[in-house]
Amino acid sequence: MIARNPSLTDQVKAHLKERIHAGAFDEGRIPSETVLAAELGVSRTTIRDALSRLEHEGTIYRRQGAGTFVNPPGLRIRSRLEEMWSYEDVLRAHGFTPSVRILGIDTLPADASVADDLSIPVGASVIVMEKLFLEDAEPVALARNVIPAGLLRGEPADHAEEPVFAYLEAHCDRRLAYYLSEIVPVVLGGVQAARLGVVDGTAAISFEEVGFDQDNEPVVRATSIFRDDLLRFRLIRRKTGT
Amino acid sequence: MIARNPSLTDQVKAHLKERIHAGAFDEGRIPSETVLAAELGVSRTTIRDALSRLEHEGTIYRRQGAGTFVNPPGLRIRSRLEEMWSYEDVLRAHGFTPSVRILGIDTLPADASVADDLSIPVGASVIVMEKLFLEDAEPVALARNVIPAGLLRGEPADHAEEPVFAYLEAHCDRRLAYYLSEIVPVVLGGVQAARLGVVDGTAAISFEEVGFDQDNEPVVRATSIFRDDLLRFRLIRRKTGT
DNA sequence: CAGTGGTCTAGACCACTTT
DNA sequence: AAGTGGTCTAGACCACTGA
Repeated sequence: MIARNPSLTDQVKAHLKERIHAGAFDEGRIPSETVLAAELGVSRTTIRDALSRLEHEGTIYRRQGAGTFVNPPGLRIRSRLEEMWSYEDVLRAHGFTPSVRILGIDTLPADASVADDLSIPVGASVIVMEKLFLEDAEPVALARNVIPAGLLRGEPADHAEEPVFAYLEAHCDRRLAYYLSEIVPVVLGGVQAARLGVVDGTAAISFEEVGFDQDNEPVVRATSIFRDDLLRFRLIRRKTGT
Repeated sequence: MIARNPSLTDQVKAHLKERIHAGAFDEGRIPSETVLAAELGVSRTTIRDALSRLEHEGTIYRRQGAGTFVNPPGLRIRSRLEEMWSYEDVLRAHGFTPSVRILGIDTLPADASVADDLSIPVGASVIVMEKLFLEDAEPVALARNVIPAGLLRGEPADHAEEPVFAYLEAHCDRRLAYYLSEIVPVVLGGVQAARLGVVDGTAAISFEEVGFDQDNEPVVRATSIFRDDLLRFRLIRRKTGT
């Protein structure tokens, strides 16, 4: 419990999470912050940081004056919407062993909407990549990523089977920092329904999002559609001040 | 800048948010943490807490060694999914001045699914309340709340026009702490389509959720459906460790 | 009442960016 | 080299819970 990176807080968090999932705490009661600090040889502040994150994730809950406890309903969440990263990981978290099929890679001129989202001129070249994620032979998700061609070094097809964040790192040394996402309901039909293997008229969730890099510049515009019968998103909603 | 409650951190956060929205920072650059701490007469820790929350909300971003900056794309978010509370507030944040119509209040026996979610016996009485939220005469959202009858003190119809969290406080002195939510795509038809004023076959987002109180006990099961053409949800997705 | 979590401080050292 | 945010510490005081 001395090494840096991962940070002490992250180590404490991982350690506690492990003990929680192993059912190591009687009656779901977690030792007090003072006790944990002494036990792990770190300051109370570090313990509190770790506990705060676990609380935010829904793993535990705290009651002033009473104590800190395991939160069983929160443990049922497989993947939290605000934290999902690569779709491969999301699928793995749901117990799948996903595979990826590249449906197409094209270089096209950006239309007004894409140009605006990516802060590039209308008509500038963009790489459009369509992927299908499958579990066994069953399609689970359909994704379309649009990346400014100017960012790429190397052939668009290289690393195409990797997750978008890895693709961006390999091609342009940009690290994806966050997505700004809209949740859109759609009725599947035609090509999309066929690709996802559902009947026309099936409802699905679509994410319309823009990904930003470490310097807060837009680097990818993504649209992803999911089979609701195979993958359902969960999140925790809380009240916050201001 | 001395009073407790709201906490110093909350006051600092609100203060900075105001200055940010007023465009008070040149080039989007926010003063360093040290400067802010001196300026506002609080410790750097307090400043950092406030900045961390603003960063999490997408209002600002920070780059180690470089500084803290306003995040223009984040400012466009009207209401964040993880933070929405009463639907009235969500609608107001989108510029509406909502009204509520009670469609019905019934007392029914709980089926297996509801009983499980609310930790009550199958067949126990529950209050079922259906509400329609409108902007002018236009329906925007349809909500169905199910509350264990055993929790209520007083007539179910009392306070029915108030938001659920206020209803629960008034009737049972329970404060809603958080919702565990599932996002479900639906195709509207029949009664629901008619109530929401859309044609059969329109896609919509539905939230299936369970609300928990301050003691982490389930107190309400809710289903809410929204008109996508009038209300669209946004959120920030980030990578997190572990 | 003792013990818990909630808030806040002052200060140290580090990693990183910018000049 | 100077300045920035990132991490961590030790300690203080408060509000609240439960025996």
